[in-house]
Amino acid sequence: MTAETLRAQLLHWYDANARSLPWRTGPAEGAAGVRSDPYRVWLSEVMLQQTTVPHATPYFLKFTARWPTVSDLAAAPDEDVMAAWAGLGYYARARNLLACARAVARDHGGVFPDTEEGLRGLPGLGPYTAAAVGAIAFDLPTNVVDGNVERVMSRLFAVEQPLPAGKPELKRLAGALVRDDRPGDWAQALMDLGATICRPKSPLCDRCPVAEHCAALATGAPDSFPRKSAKAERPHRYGVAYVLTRGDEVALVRRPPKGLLGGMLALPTSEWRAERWSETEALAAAPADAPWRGVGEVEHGFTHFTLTLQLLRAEGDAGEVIWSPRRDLDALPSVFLKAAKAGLTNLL
DNA sequence: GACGCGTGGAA
DNA sequence: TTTCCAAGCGT
Repeated sequence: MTAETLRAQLLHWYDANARSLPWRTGPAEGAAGVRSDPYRVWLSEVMLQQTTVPHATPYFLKFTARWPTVSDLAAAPDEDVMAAWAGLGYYARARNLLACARAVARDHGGVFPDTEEGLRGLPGLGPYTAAAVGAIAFDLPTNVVDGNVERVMSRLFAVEQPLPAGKPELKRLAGALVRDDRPGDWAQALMDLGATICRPKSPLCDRCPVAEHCAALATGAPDSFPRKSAKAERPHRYGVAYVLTRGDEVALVRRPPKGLLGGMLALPTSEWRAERWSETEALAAAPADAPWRGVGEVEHGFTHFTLTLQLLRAEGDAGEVIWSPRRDLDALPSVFLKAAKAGLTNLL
């Protein structure tokens, strides 16, 4: 009984409170049989992996304006797509995005598969994204479980088992609420609830449409769910970044295709290690024989370590580099854009 | 199952 | 300032 009541209450809430987002078809259109473009749903879902709506939105608008269809994207050069993704982070997503677009164009006639299994077989589509595209674009009754849904389930049922070990149980609980009725809206309603009401911190329980079902609220400390295992602290690493200029141009390199910042343009750097670099060591690792001088340093936080880049600056020449005008530095990942700006500006 | 993989905004 | 984190995926 409570499951059907909960579903009706949440869907009713969604009909009145759904967020308006560039990639979303509203409930009214959905009711009229209008479904969202699978390409736009997929693109938005990939961009939103571990990424906030405000950060992803301008990228989504830029990509869809430049590449309106999956076939357009499939035909784009690698470097154009990587440059357009610069600043959004998790660059393996961009590599898989292109691989997926080309797979759809080559193996599926430019049309996204309309089954969860078919979607799951595409590069970059894991359990969440395949389920989300299936539900939102094709109205398939998939079990869409992201961080929002896990949080909502952990609170509704006051799940004591901490994450990440508790994920299977949370997924099971979510799956028990899926029906053939409005699966796309159901998935988005659950995620909107998590994003706007059932937030990680300071949940707005007094505005929650399903508060009467919430076991966590009944405990008096809903924000203590989901329980989480302690995580390891982030180590610190040091590297030297070399800002070599030739007039208005800056020397860049293309990073190896896999690993950290894989496939992206970058400043030449030394190895990154646990100890700070001495001036002698920094000069020995330089990409060119030039009149290097120290111009300070920048710090940047990655997911699993903090990096200090010691900056050396020189005017000169070098082989094996890509000369790029200063105005094109927005093709760099944030860490190198930050370092390049500091290196070009500092007059230490 | 654990780990590697970005970023910028909020508290 | 520091911490936490936001619609995960691949290995």
